[in-house]
Amino acid sequence: MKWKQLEHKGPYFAPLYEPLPDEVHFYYDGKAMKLSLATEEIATFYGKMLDHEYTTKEVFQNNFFNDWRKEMTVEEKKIIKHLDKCDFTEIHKYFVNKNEARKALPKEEKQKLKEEAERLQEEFGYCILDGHREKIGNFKTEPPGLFRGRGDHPKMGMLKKRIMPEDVIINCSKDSKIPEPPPGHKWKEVRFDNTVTWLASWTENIQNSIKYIMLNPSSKLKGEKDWQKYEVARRLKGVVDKIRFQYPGNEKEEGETADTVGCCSLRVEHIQLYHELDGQEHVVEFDFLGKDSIRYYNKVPVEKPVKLVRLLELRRKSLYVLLHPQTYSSYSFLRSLLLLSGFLFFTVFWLSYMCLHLLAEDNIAAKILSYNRANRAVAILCNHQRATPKTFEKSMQNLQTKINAKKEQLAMAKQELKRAKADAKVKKDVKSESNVDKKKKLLAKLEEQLMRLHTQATDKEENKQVALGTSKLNYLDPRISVAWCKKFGVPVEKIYNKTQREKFAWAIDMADEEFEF
DNA sequence: TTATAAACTTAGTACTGCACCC
DNA sequence: GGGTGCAGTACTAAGTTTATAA
Repeated sequence: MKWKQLEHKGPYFAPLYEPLPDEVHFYYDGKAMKLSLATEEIATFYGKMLDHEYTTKEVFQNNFFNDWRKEMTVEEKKIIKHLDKCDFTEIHKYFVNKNEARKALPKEEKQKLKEEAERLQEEFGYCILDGHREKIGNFKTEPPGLFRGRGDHPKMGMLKKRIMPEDVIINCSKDSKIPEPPPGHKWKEVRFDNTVTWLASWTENIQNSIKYIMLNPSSKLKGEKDWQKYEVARRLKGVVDKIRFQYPGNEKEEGETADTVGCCSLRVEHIQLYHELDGQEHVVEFDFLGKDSIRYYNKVPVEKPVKLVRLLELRRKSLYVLLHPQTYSSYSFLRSLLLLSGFLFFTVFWLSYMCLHLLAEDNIAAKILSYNRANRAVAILCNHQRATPKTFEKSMQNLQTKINAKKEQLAMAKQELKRAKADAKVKKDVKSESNVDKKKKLLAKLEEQLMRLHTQATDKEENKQVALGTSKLNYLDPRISVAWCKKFGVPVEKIYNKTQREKFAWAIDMADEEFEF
């Protein structure tokens, strides 16, 4: 049982399609063509994305065109036969302008929009769960559009259909005020299932999977689950030395998703063995696409020569592991390990443990820097990558300019100090002595500032392609961070922003400086 | 016991809005 | 007061785990 009482307003539906003004045209084969409403709407999905890389990909184009044609009227279908004869540029321009116009709106208008959004959040964004008002994570249905699968996704560009109340299942408690569907509509179903945590759900048409409306991470329900997770990890720490392997993951349907792999769906082609590489002996090279089609590349030297061994029938799935020759026959050993959730063990435990050590080892002076370093080490270990920010080069240059300016200042300050010293030597009076002091202080200040800028630059460079958020939010036991803050007198606000503090309220409440993972 | 569906967590990217600068 | 850079937030895809059906 996940709750006793659950009351909410149901999802907020994406706004209906607004037809294009008459002066915005779609052209086929050079001729303006008025499209039916449904066809036009889908055309705008493509038009909006015209400057996106997606629209240059063949798979995207084909999927889009196929799905688009399915929604066309018979007449439209007769005419529109090739995507390359479609001209969406006016549509594209229209939306670019619209966007700019919105940005340029006067203050009062923007304020009005903001208030409207807040009103929506108030009305639909909260529910009552067991007497507490809790924030909902996603209270809006996903708007229609073109599917943006990541990596080499075979379904990219397919039409993601509009969700109607008739698609939505509502979950709430029987005796609560049951949400009203929008006027003229009804829900697909209303159910009263307190063994699950979701408030509403619908089936999306791309992968045929279910989407849910669920609570915000700040809620008690999610917080307790999170806590539980770390407690499991914590209990596993005593057996760390005995465990070395992941258990088999899930299989993926070929052609339905991008070809990505994990620890156990890894194929022979992803591993290269070298007797010697870059001056090191016995090197194993990994190269594959993981979750979100993020590339994992690593070269790992091992103590002894290894062989690729196929482990038969481990939960009926082939699993390739690297084993030292002595351990070829130890299937039963492996099997016993597979009872554990390898995921929990591997990630949460190991990362929390690692973070703890890194945090404890560093000196107090560079407290926050040290925290961020530990965070980064974990993120790198997990291969949490991000695209280099678009403004990276520029902001790096800006920083370099600042550094150069500071260097000049520093050089000048050195000169001045020299002069002041010479001056004091001649005059030997109080005034010139204090001048020397002043110049010394200035120099010290500038040196410190320069150092800070250098650190900043290093930090930035090292963070270029590293996404810190995921490990911070999902893998590092927040109680470790909280305890660390308390121990070293760092305000929690320095490491967790408002949202993060809300999510980790349980940990902030629970952990004192004595907490040990 | 195993296949499949449902439920729930983790993940990167796009957008938003605010602090800061000139 | 207008632009800009970036932290924070919204969004939703892509995983893993759990429940259920066969």
